[in-house]
Amino acid sequence: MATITDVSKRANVSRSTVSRIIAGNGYVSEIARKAVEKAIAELAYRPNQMARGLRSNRSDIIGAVVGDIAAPFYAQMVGGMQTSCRKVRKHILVASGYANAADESQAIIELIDRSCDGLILYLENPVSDRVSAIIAQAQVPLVMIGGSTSSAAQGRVQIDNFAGARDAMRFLLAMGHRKIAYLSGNVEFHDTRERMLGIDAALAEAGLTRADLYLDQGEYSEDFGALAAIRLLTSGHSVSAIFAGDDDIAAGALLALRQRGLQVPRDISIIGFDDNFHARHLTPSLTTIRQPIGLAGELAADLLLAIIDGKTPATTTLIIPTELLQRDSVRSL
Amino acid sequence: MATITDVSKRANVSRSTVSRIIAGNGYVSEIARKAVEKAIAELAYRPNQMARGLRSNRSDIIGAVVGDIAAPFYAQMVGGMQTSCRKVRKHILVASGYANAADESQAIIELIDRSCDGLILYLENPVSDRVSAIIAQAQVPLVMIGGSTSSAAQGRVQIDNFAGARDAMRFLLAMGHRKIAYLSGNVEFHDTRERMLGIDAALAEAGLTRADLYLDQGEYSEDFGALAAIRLLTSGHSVSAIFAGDDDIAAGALLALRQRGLQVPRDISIIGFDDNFHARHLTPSLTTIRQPIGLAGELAADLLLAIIDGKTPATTTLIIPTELLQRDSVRSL
DNA sequence: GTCCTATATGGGATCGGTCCCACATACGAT
DNA sequence: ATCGTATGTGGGACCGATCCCATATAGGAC
Repeated sequence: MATITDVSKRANVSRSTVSRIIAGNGYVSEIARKAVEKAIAELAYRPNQMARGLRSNRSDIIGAVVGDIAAPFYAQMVGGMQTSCRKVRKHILVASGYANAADESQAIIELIDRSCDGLILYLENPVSDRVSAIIAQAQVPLVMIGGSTSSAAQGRVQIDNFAGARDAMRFLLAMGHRKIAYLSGNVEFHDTRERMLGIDAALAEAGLTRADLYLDQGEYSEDFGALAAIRLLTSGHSVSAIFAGDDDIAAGALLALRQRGLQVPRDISIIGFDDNFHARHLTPSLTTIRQPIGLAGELAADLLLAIIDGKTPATTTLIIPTELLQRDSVRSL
Repeated sequence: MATITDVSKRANVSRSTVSRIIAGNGYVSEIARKAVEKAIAELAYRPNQMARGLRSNRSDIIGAVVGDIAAPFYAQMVGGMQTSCRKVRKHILVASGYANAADESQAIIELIDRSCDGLILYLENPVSDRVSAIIAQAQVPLVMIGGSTSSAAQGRVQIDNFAGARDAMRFLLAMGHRKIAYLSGNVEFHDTRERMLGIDAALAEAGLTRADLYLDQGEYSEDFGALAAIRLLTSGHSVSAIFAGDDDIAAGALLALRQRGLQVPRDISIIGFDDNFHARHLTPSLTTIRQPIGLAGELAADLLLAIIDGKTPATTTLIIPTELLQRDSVRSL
């Protein structure tokens, strides 16, 4: 590969001049510019980004830690980040945290080691003191998506889980449902806790309390949805609607109910949360709360880029609204 | 951030000694090792990867170009790559090619600029001569997934589209179907062409030809599936089974047929291709050909890593078998 | 005692850029 | 004539590692 020295020799100027022309700053004569541009084209010269990064301490790489890049949810988020980053020619180094503290810490540290200009984190666990210290020492700008927070974060992007869950519950109540089951995902997740508060709020508005709710807690998976649905049926409780912690739980519940001969929404209504890829393909198509995941990724990246450029005061928090998607799985009583 | 010089001073040794200890090669006394390890711990020293990369010409970063990281298909593939890479502590820099030649070329070049140790490409367009030259000049190891090839590729991983399509067709034929529609995705894609050949092979085995097939060509999307299904119904042709180019097309066709009052598989059978995230959630659940996407990504990464280490002869090609998943959308005549 | 080898360590060039500073020239204002 | 400012260019230190080479010491073989 040709180096900047090769270019400078071919154009009969100094390395400084070539550097100035590439960077587009400082004074440069037209003659020199033309000569250098010609040399660059002839040699097919491309600057070595490692050398540049070493000296200027900028890599034009943004590090992202998400749960698991293979999962559509996170993929959409990373896709959003990429949409923002490509405009400014930055790239994304992705690492997965696999929802456990060790991998998450590891991922953060390795991304910092690679001189990322900034980090976007979606974690399931709190950032340990050790990792916080490393982040602080490296002075790397940090934006966190979702619930888990860190004092090191200079920006936050959050989906409005509270309002989303409240709206879902309000909707069921407005449709006349009073006996409602909530099949909750992992209670240790911050998002889950916020949703619970939203449910409380909607219940309170209707003069109800959490005691009026059939509550089952497990994890965000189809298997739990199916299990919980069966548990609900055998419990003897009669509910007219199910609020599933997410669309996976909803899908699992839907299938289990159908297998037991129940029809949705005739016998029981279901509302989900996420609007993931299959929500629309279920039968009946799933009424759910849409989380704009891609948008969250995009805004997180925009925010991070602004912070890196010093354009945005740190500790900005963005709350992204959710949207109720009425489809066919909830009926009016 | 502490540098290697800081460590060497604190441990009263030279930078060379510290470097040797970190790299784990050369002679080092126990005393020196202990002192250095102590200093590293106390300073929370982490080597600067840019400096290391500049000097040693290794970044421990693998570049990946896929269609669109936001799409589950590609996300799974990247997830597979990550599974392989994390074992050897390499990271993945992802770029999306958005199925157009300009973005694909751009992505490849930018990844090379970032000194990736190797590249894994899933492209929809042939690699241009200009880009091929850049790849050759940079001498970066290259593995290509899928159909589009490049003389620069030192390894290939391919899904067996031929056998997959042949098996799907064989299955329909074995179930007694003779009047079959094939709703093809983008004909310009290499995968699409291979599938067509597989279909031809299966037809030939049954003493049929392509003329016995109802053929419609469009793109890999639900919209096309719906459109093609309607077109099929209004065409006057009567078919007993549809082979959809992928599960998206199948989903679109399924919904359109149902809206027209047809029942699947009673009135018409459907088989898809991919086994994407919603195939299982359709009603009826979709019989389809599973492509092990994640595995493809994993094997591509393994192959690339082996090539980088010089352990594998170049121009290795891996063909990954597909699998017929019998679910509920195809019935026997 | 001499030579060889294994062990241990440090010095310094090097990777390919960036960027500060010194210096040169031209030109208008005083 | 002197000064200041805008314009243009080159030299060389520097970023933080790696790694080759020189050097030193110890111990064993002869």
